[in-house]
Amino acid sequence: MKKDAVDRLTPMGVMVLALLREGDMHPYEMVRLMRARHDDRLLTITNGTLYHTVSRLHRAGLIDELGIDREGNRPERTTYSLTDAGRDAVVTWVRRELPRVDRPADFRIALAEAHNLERPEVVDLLRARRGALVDDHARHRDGLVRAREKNVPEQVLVEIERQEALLKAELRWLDSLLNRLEAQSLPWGPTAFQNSDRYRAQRKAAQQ
Amino acid sequence: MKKDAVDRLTPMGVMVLALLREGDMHPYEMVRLMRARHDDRLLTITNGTLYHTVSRLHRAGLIDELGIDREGNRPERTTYSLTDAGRDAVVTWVRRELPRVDRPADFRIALAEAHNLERPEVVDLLRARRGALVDDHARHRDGLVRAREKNVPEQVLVEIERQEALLKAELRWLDSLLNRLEAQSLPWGPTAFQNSDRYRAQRKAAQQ
DNA sequence: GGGCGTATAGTCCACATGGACTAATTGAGG
DNA sequence: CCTCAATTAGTCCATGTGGACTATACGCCC
Repeated sequence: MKKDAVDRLTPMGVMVLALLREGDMHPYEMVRLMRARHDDRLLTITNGTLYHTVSRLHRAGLIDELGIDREGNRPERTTYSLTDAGRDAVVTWVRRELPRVDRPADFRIALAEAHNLERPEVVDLLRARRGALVDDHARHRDGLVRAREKNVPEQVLVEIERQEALLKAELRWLDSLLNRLEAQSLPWGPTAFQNSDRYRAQRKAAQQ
Repeated sequence: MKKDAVDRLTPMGVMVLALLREGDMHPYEMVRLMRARHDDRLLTITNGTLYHTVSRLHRAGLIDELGIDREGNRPERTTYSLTDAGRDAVVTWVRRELPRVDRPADFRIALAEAHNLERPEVVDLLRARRGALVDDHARHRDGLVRAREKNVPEQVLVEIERQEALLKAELRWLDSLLNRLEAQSLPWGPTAFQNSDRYRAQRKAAQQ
């Protein structure tokens, strides 16, 4: 059972695919867009990783090379576009990562790209996450209880107590998000996103 | 200005150094101890990374090779011990990472190893962190405000709202921890930790 | 007592990361 | 009008990561 392309997707890979859903792009434009959108809150943006990632996605057949063009004596720009497999890969990855409670870093990416899925599916996935969070919380609680019974020094448990506090906060946030999603008070979905004039304007500004 | 050993420390490197503060050990015993203590909550424990990390620490002069011994026809075991530089490196690293609000993963390690520092210093470092968290929170808030002014679609802001919720929760947790530390209601410090019979017992069980 | 799974202790390698580097071009200041 | 900094677009390489693999020994079940 060979690991398929989606399993090998790194956070940067997902971001690249997600960007290409907005239109064909060359790598440098991706960097500018990500910087403009402060995506460096979610992952570290470095040339090395980006260009390497793009070439991996290409080898995996998730993106196509549209053509190399150059202006004057500037370095060449290779423009890429999504393949069908690439378009699927993003949503498959988000479907897998959105309910997971390990890998907090990946979840942030998945959440940021969750607008690529339709509302009902996101609601389902987040409900699954809610369940996982509750389980995790239960495990934490009796992990703490048993640790105290065994006289594990309290200083070691401090990190676990923090984790529990954050977990509770996430549960509260998640419930409020689910409410807004189900009440339709929050616009959602790929089309709503693509139609946002803000994003169209930002992309135009990022091209020259 | 060459990057020194502390800058190159990875989370796994810090864990290894911290373990060696409890006594000399061979790598495999480290794995067992970390597994027994559920340190895989903090980082992924794999043989490849561990052994590579140990040899890096050795090259950097942070640990010494005590000797290779073997029993019967079993694989050899190389036992390591901390050098003075290595002992310093842990606390230097914790001092640097404890106040930082970027790199959440590193912070969890730093917090888990903060008992290697004395109480007053930890209080200072966590106060600094508190300040950084407050700043971060302020930046988040007006980042959100300006994004809404610019009509950035609400679905994109969901991740930022989550981050803000977690940040508030961390602030509350941190305040309660600081209280307990200052009220001396929480035992603290390297000696308190080393004297814990729970930990001595666990180490003994991990040896054979 | 023969086989089979797991524990012991570690090596090896493919791939991912991120910092350093290149090289031309535009813009802004004195 | 000349220079210096920043921008544009991308390459290269040292280091780090984690999964796969090796090989012996012990336990235990039938």
